[in-house]
Parts: sequence; structure tokens; C-alpha cells
Amino acid sequence: VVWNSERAAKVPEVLAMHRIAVVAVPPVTAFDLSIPDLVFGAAEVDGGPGYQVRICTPEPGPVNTLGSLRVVVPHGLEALDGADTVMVTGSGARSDADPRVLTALRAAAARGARIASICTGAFVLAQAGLLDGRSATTYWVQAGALARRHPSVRVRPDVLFVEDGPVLTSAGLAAGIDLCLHMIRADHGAAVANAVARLTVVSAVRHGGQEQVVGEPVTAADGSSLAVTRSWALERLAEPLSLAELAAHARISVRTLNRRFLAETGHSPLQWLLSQRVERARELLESTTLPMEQVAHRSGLGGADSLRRHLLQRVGMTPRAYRAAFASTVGRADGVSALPR
DNA sequence: TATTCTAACCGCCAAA
DNA sequence: CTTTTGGCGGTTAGAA
Repeated sequence: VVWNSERAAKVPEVLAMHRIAVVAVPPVTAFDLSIPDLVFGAAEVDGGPGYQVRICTPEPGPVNTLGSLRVVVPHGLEALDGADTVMVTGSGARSDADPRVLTALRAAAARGARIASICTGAFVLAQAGLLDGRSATTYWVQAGALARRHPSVRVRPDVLFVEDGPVLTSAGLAAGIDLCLHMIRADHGAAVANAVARLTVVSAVRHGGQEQVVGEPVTAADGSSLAVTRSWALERLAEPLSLAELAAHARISVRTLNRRFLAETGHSPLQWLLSQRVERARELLESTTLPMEQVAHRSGLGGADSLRRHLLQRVGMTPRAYRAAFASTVGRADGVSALPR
């Protein structure tokens, strides 16, 4: 497998591209490298937002891999110069990352670049000191090791990915896809992210708070999970939902509901509900031209007032500004937006 | 933006 | 004895 930059070469220089440097830390899997290349690459089709992905490593050329594929990495660490986003791929939970990589990462972070990791790439970020005092996650099997080796890192083993300021970390390989989609979403809105998800055959955008180990059949069987109740709640987001109603559905007390929600999602019931409602509102803002009052109503946020407050708090934008920034130009008022097939 | 009112949250503790 | 649950009540976040 040869990672080439032919695609990037075709794009006119005038287009201000978002430059992404993917740092391969040997031994690496071809999968780790292909995820950002695939996901961000998909965003370019049909004149979409431009991402220039460059795979790099201290010693360009053939690189030691964990799988059976032979990987040739084209760029050296100079690819990090001026990169807007730097992603580190998984390389096993080694404690002796290449010092050149660490130096380059620190420089990029100091410059204000967005830093991300897939899988065990978090170990490299931790060694560079970029995770100190931050929340982070990694491949769940290695989460304990990360916490032990780097006590100043707040390790969250139960989520798909964590965004802490400019530093984003993701769990296992598949979660890396979710993280890439999340960044596209942050850069260009949910409509674009959804389109990319479709192109890369990822059915839906899972967001960071979702549990890492899905295991619905298992957890549903022993009845010890609120997964059923959560999906039940998602279907009636637009209606008022009280803790008492949720508890009744789960057949437990309100007190236990609170506890279990916190344990399973990392958020209190209302916080979780509000995030879900804000997500719904974002979709509506992007894909429809419904008046704010309607958007708020359909997403379960009482009124335009409430919508404004929560969007501002969680996304940092007012509804109007958000719609102006992210509304799909091909969106239709009936809520069905025309995305690439 | 300020004010009021209510539901949610969470520590504590006893019971299962 | 340990773990989990549910009720009570003070404090606080969110809705109106």
C-alpha cells in the first residue's frame, strides 16, 4: 500500500485547504492510516470541503507494520509544519516513542494546531505531555495502562472519543472514524459529516458520549442496562420527559436512574437529554428552514429562548449564526436535505 | 437581563 | 460482609 498525495496535488492551491498530518508511529497498522485518509478524503468529493491529508513518519519509506500489508509512508515530519490538524495513529502501548515525533508534536501544539489520536496513539500524546491535566481516552484494553503510566491524565475508558479543548483522543479503530467525522462536523457542520459518513458506509454519526462497548444483546438480556430506555427516550425527544417517566419505563426508582445514567453515560439524565436535544436541533437548523420556535419545539427544547441558551452554551453559537454557518444550501423546508447519494 | 418557581441532582443512610 | 437500591432533604440548574 502506497499512500500518495496525488489527490492533494490535483486540488488548486487557491483553495485554502485544511491540512492534516497523520503521524505514523511504527509499528503501525495500515488500518490506522487508512481511516483519516478515507474519511477526510471522502469529504473532498463533489467539491466538498478541502482536506489535504499527508501521512508522515520520521523515516519516510517502508514502515514496520503490525499487519501483513507493506506500508510506504511518503512524508517526513516536515509535514507537520503548518498542519492545521495533527493525528497520531495507534502503535501499541509503547513507552518509548520517537523523540523526534514528540518534539514535532509539542511544536505543533504550541503553535495552536488541533491534535488528535486514534487508538493507542494517545500514549504518544501522553508522552509528549499534551494530555497532562486533560481528559482523554484510548483503546479500552489499554486504558488502565495509560492511567497508570500517566497519572495526570484523566482517562475515560467508557466513551468513543474525548474532545478536551484542542486535543482529541479516540478509542479503538472504529472510534477513530467517529472522531474524524466529529472533526468534519465541527469544521463544516453535521450535514457534511453525515454525507461523508454515508460515503464511507458508516450508517450514522455516533457522538463521543456513546459507550465504547455496544453489546446491546448482552446488556439487554440481563436487563441491567438503560440502553433500551435511552433509545426509547430518543424516539420521544420532542415530548416532555421527566425523570419519573424515564424511571417508570426502566422500572427502577428515580434515585437509581440517576446513578445508573451517570455510570453508563457519564452524564446525568437531564444533561444527556439536553445533549441529545441540542443534536436534534442542530440537524433541524442545518437541514430545514423552520422558524426557531419550531426547531426548538421539535427537538424538545421548550422554546426559542431555551434553544438559544443551550446552543450557545454547548456549541458556542446562536441559532441564527449556526444556521448561517452550516445550513445546507440544498436543504429543503420539509426537513429532507439533498445530500450526495 | 432579572426574577421566580420547579424539577433535577446528589450525599447520606437504612434496607434488601 | 459487600453491593445495590430507594427514600429523604438540602442545594442548584433550568424553565417560564
